[in-house]
Amino acid sequence: MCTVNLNYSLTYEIKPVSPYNFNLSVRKPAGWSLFTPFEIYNGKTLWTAVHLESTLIGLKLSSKGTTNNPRITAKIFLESKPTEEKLDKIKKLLIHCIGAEDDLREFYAFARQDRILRYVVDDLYGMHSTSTGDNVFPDAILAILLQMAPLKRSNEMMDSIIRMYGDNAEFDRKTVYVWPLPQKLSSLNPSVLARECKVGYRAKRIVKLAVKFVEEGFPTLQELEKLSPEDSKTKLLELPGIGDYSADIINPHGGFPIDVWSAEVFGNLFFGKKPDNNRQAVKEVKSEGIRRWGKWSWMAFFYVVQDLESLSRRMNIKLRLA
DNA sequence: GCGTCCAGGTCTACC
DNA sequence: GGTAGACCTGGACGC
Repeated sequence: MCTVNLNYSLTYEIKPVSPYNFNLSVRKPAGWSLFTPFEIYNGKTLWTAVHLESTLIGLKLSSKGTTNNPRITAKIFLESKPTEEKLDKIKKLLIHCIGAEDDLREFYAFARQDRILRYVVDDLYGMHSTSTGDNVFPDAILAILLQMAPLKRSNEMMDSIIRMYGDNAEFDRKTVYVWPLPQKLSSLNPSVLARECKVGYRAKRIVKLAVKFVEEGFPTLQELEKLSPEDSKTKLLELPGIGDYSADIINPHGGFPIDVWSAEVFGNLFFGKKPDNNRQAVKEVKSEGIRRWGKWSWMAFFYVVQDLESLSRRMNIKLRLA
């Protein structure tokens, strides 16, 4: 654990593309955080921290507008004054990460014609998909920790790794733990990581992943976006511990990441009944989702999993909550 | 209490 | 190329 005091700050305003619901976008209804599970949110303001451009940044984001006329005040905190060029890059990355540039209108037009999606876009109007920074590494660790474990246990493993090996950003009288950089994990003995963070066999995969990032490097999320969706996924599949499901979670082009749990949820929605065997149903459910929703598969997946409780009521189907 | 099963997948050794 | 089986850990469940 390394504590970093971020004493230099500056404030500016972000005007997201409307509609943009701040609350739904920075703290998803299913509990997904923006950058780190340790960020602090009081309903109007989010204090969080992230590495952008290899620099630790503290953030205080406050909503000043409405869903149809959104405005966000962003106060960023750094160790020292950055160059104008670096500051410009950080500002652009932040806008990109919070999904402020994304226009939802085309997806909404598509969704309102769909018997399932028309409910979720109504419930979650203005919710934007966000990304966890410019580095793939935190997403890849998260994907590995989600494998073969109930969500509660995945969260425990994640908290443990961040607390033990992440940075500790101190700013605005707040403390936020941040995902570790690959350099911090690449030199670890996997058996030590497994014992200290109780991640079991995943420790070998995480250390191997970190070593690959340090020794060979890996494209940023923004660089992967410039590739075709297929090429981006192929690149992600080169990472140790990352298979089809995990690559779909990470891919900035969006995939349709169906696992054992979501196979049950989407199987229920598509076919009106719970699959006999969730694990065996993964392939069938995934291809049905892609067939129905095509290029909007990720947005459809994202909206549905954030809205299961309401969707269960509206469609009169018992959906297993996350 | 104690034993067994299995979970938001992936990798590898077989065939 | 396809496919069992192994893999950490801890909670749920049956006895």
